[in-house]
Amino acid sequence: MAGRPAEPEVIWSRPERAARGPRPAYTRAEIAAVAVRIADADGLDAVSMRRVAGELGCGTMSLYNYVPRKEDLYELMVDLVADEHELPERPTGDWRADLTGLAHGSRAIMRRHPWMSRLMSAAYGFSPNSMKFLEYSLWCLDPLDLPYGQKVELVAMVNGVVTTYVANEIETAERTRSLPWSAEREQEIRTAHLAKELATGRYPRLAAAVAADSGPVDMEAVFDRALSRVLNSFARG
Amino acid sequence: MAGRPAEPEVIWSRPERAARGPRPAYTRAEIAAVAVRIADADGLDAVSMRRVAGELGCGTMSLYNYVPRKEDLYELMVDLVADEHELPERPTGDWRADLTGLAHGSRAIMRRHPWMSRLMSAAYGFSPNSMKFLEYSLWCLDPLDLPYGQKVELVAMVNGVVTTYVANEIETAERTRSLPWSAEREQEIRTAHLAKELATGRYPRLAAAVAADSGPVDMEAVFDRALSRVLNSFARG
DNA sequence: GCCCAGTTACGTACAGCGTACGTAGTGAGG
DNA sequence: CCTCACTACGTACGCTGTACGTAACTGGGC
Repeated sequence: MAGRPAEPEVIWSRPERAARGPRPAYTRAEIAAVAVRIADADGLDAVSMRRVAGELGCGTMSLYNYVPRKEDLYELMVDLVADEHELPERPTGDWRADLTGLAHGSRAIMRRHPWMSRLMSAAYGFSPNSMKFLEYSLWCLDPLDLPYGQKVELVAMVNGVVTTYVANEIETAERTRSLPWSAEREQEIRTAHLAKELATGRYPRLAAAVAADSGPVDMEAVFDRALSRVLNSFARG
Repeated sequence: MAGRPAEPEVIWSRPERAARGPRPAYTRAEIAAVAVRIADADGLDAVSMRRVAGELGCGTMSLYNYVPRKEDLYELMVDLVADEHELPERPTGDWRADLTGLAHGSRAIMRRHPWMSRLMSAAYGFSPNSMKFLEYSLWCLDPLDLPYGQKVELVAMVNGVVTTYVANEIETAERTRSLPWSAEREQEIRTAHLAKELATGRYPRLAAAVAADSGPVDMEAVFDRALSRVLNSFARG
C-alpha cells in the first residue's frame, strides 16, 4: 500500500516513471491528451476522473496512480496545451513585434481550447512548458533596457490581457454549455433584459454607449488595441 | 405546480415578489448575504444550496423558489457585493483620479471577498449594482473627449487589470483551502520545486528575474503601476 | 366572503462527483 | 529467489445540483 493520502508535492517534482515496480501503462502526455480532448468537446466540467479513466481504458482509481489529485490533471492539461506554442528558434531583436506574436499565439491557443482561460486564472503557471514560454518571453525582452522586475511585470500584463480578453470573448458560449436551452436563446434573453433596463433611463451613458456601437464588434481589433496600449506604455517608459 | 423546469430568463427580470400567493419568507438580499458570509468564511466551494438553505433556516428545495439555478445565486452574491462601492455623489471632473479611486475601491472589495475574482472572470456583469457601477465609471469619463466605444474599452481594461491582479494576489491562499495541508507547507513546496527547476540552468532569465527581486513584493505598488500605465495610454491618445 | 389559480414549502430520490481504503497481482533490485 | 514498492481496480462514503410530487397558504376577481 502506497503512502497514498495525497502527500504535499508538486506533480512535476515526482518522476513520471517510478524506479521500482511494473512499467506504467500510460504516459502523462497520453492522459493529458485524453482530458484535453474531452474538455474541447464537452467542456471542462465534463472532465471527470471517471470519464478520463474510462476513455483511457482503465479503472477510475488507477488514474490516481498517475495523478494524485484532480487539480494535477488540470496541470497536465495546461502543460500539454502550452506546448502548442510554436516558438521561433530565437527572438528577432524587435521585442515589440516578438511579444505581439507571442500574445497572438496565446490568444489562438486559448480560443482553440475555451476551457484554458478558466484554468489560467487559477494560475497553473509553473509547468515545464509554461516556464519554457515565460523564459522565451523574457528572452524577447533582452533588447529592452529595463530591470528584470519591470520585464516580468510586462510579461504578466500581456498574459493578463490575453486571458481577460479571451475569457470575455468566450464566456457566453461556455456558460451556455451547462444550460438546458440554446446559446441563441440565452443571448436573446440577455439582450432583451439589457434593452429593457437601458430603456428605464437609469443608465444614460451605458445606453448611449450601446446605441453608439453599430454592428458586431471586431474582437480581434479590440484585443490588438489593448495589447498595443500595454506595449506602448512600456516602450515610452 | 410551477412551470419549474428552469425556464430561460435572467433572474433580474423576474420580480422579487410574485403578484399572487403567500408572501416569501426571505428577500434576495438576505439570501445573498448568507451566501456571501459562507463564501467569505469557508470559500466559494462551501456555498452549496443545502448549506445556504440550512443557514437561512429553510428546506433545501425551498431555495429554488427564490433562485432557479445555482448560477443565479452567484449573480445575487456579485450584486450584493457590488453594492459595497461607496460611489461619490458625482465625479470630480478629474477622470484619471476618479477612475483610480474606483479601481482601488474594486480592488479593496475583491480582496475583502476573495471568491469575487473567480466569479468576475465568469462575467456576471449585468446585475443592477454592477450596471450602476459601470454607469458611474462612464460618468467619470465625461470630461474625456473620446467616442463611447473607446470609453467602454477603457473601463473594461481597468476592470480587467483589477480582476487579474487581485486574482494573482489571492490564488495561492484560495487554492490552499481545498488542500489537506497548510498554506505555508504549500508555499514551501512550490518554491522548493521552483528553485530546483531554476537551478537546472534551463531558464536563465527566469532565474535572473527571481534572483533580482529581493524581499517581498509590494503588490499594491505593482497594481498601481499597471493601472497608471493603462490610464496613461488613454490620456496620451 | 368565497373560490381557486398560482405560489410557497419541502421531503424524497437520482445521477454524478472526488477520493479513501483494501486487496490482488507484477516485476525489478538486493 | 525473495521481497517490497509499485500498479491495478472494485467498493463505498459523503457530497453535489436539482427534478418531481405533494401539501399548505393567500390574494385578486366575482
